[in-house]
Amino acid sequence: MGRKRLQESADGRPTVHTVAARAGVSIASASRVLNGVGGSPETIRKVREAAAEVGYVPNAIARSLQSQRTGLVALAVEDIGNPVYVEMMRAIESVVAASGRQLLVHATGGRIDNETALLRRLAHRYVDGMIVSPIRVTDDHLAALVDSPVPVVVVGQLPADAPVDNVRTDSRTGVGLAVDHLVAAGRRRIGFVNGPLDTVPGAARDAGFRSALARHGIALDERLVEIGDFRYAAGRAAAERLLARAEPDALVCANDLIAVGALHALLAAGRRVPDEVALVGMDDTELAQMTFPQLSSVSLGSAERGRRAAELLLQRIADASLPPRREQVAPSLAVRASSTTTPLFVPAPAEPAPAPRTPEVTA
Amino acid sequence: MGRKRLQESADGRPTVHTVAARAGVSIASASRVLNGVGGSPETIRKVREAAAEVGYVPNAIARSLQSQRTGLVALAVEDIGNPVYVEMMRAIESVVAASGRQLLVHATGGRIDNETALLRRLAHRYVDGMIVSPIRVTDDHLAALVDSPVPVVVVGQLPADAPVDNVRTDSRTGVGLAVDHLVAAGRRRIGFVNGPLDTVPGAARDAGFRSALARHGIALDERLVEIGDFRYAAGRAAAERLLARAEPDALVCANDLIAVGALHALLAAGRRVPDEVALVGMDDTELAQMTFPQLSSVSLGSAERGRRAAELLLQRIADASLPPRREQVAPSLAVRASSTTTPLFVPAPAEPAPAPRTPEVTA
DNA sequence: TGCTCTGCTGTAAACGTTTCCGGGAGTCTG
DNA sequence: CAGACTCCCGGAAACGTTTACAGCAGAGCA
Repeated sequence: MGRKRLQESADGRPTVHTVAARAGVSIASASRVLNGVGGSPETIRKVREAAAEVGYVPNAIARSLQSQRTGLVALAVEDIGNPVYVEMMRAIESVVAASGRQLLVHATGGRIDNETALLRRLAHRYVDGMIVSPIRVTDDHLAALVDSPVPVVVVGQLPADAPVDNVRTDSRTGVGLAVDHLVAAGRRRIGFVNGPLDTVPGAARDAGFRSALARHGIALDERLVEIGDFRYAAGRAAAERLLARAEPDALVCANDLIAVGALHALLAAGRRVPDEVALVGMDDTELAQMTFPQLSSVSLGSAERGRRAAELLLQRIADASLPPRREQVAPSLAVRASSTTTPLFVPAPAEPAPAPRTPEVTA
Repeated sequence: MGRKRLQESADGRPTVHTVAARAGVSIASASRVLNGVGGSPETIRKVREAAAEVGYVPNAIARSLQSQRTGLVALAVEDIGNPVYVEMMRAIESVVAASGRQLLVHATGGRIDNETALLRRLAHRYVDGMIVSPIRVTDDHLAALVDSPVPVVVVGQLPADAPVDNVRTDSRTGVGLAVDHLVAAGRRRIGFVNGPLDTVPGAARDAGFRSALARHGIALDERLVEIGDFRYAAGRAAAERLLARAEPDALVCANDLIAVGALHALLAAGRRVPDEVALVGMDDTELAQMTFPQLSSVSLGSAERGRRAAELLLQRIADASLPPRREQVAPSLAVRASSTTTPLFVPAPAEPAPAPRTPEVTA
């Protein structure tokens, strides 16, 4: 009985003790063989055999306690249904996997307490580090970030003096690119469908929109500005409200999900896109190329930001004494059919029938 | 020196020893107070103060080693960019969160070795259990599932005798629903855009399509069947190939991403949807309602499957001795504008203009 | 043959926590 | 006032692993 307790774990699974006893060696030797370091040929054989016989699988928790590392990295984002995070995640994944670690994703649902709780719980050593992309940042939250027990990298805006590794973009300028493009195309009644103003990206985009209009000397008609959240349904509803009271000749949307919502609001209202209303989204996700007509969109370099964040994180894991760093990714505009009267979209050659140059969305 | 080593962790962070020493109590008392069990008012005060002063945060790894549980549950899916998994994930998340645990998501990218490696690594006790939705199942894989060290629930088809908790749907029948619907609407040249046949869902859908046509006495024209993978781009390309050589009056697609790809292939080729070609997707994700026209789609109850899988998992975590269980969720068809000549799609009331009762999809 | 050096091996300590158990102080009851 | 009972406390043993250290056998060399 006593021997049994010593040799297998509480739930009856074999431990290194079980293997060692069965192989007739000490646990030290067993551990060494299992880790592929040292051991005579004979010992190696015996331990390997014993391990296979009992179906030994190491307990990663115990190993982590000893080695002080788990080999796991976490990514916390607000809405995993937003393709921008999918792209970011893929970029992070490839960097993290290359370092022999695994990536875990956690969706916070935008509930800030959730996110803070995550930091307080998950970061208590379950992971070697984490990447967070918060859309709201409170003082509390910031405090949790600053004295996190594990390295943290933030993707997104942060107060200038926050001593936290940070990869950001300039979405203010990004919105400006969209407005510049539309103004250059002759649009003047430019509307804006945004997410909540109490979020960091929402506020930045709002500021960007206003300053861009001012720069062009266009007076802002408040009826052309509408707010929902950052998802499809709210974007569509917001666009519908906007269309019910104003006649824009262009719409800038705070992200691609909103833009798709706006596109459908426009189509349902019988507006032709881009002829009557031009449309520009933001984030330039794969979704932008999945609409018809395809969506012009401001790229905020989400994959690039993800890649850089992952690299910063790995560096910090390797050397905790690094000073806090900050990197910036410049926005750029991808012009597609939704905002050009001579669309760039070329239908794939399908039938011998003369492919129409103008998309048929509203045919 | 020796005292220091005893009181704080290797990287200099406070441990329960630090707190205990500072409060002048034993580590047992400190631990009890920290866990909110027992302790005199005076002890509680001292420990709380000491903990706050040194900024103590418990090491979850050490706690897990002792308690044999981590409070984490993992979900492994192939492609996190597929909205069907997003819906499943949301459903799982809410069940898991209600039990006080956290959900971690891992994208396997469909690489089967990756998935097996995940089981072998992550499941080595980093999580209390995991939900896996594999699209390919090899013997190796199955073996790893069966003797996983932690409870596993599989979402998807599995060999009948596999002793693993399993939540499945009947996508064969699901495809049948789509075909029935199209046949009833008078369509006869029904095409099919599928994913790879060496995947479990791909094979099931293929079988479902063939048997449904046979049931209706329609001879299958192989030129109307095309295969890509389960994502948008491949779906679009596959649909383009199909359209280049055949003239379907309807298309069934193996999932919604493929369907959106097919929709754009159709629009780009100048086909009117649904007038000339009706379209039915599969999974009934939110994406189906984000297209224009909105997409008819066969629901495979992904949220329901996720919910049930989470419940099975929690039950098994609570009682490992339960016999393997198997649950099934019935498919159903959501009919929308993409497959009905008198579309169900009603534009949201936007302008005072008399809202047309017949939607403008094809106006 | 005697010495050093090399290469394995086993003992035991650590990682940071929870928890069993025994002891001591205080309170209530008879 | 004695005894039983309650409550709180501290020591120490777990949880399963890695690893520093010391011992020991054998090989090579003088």
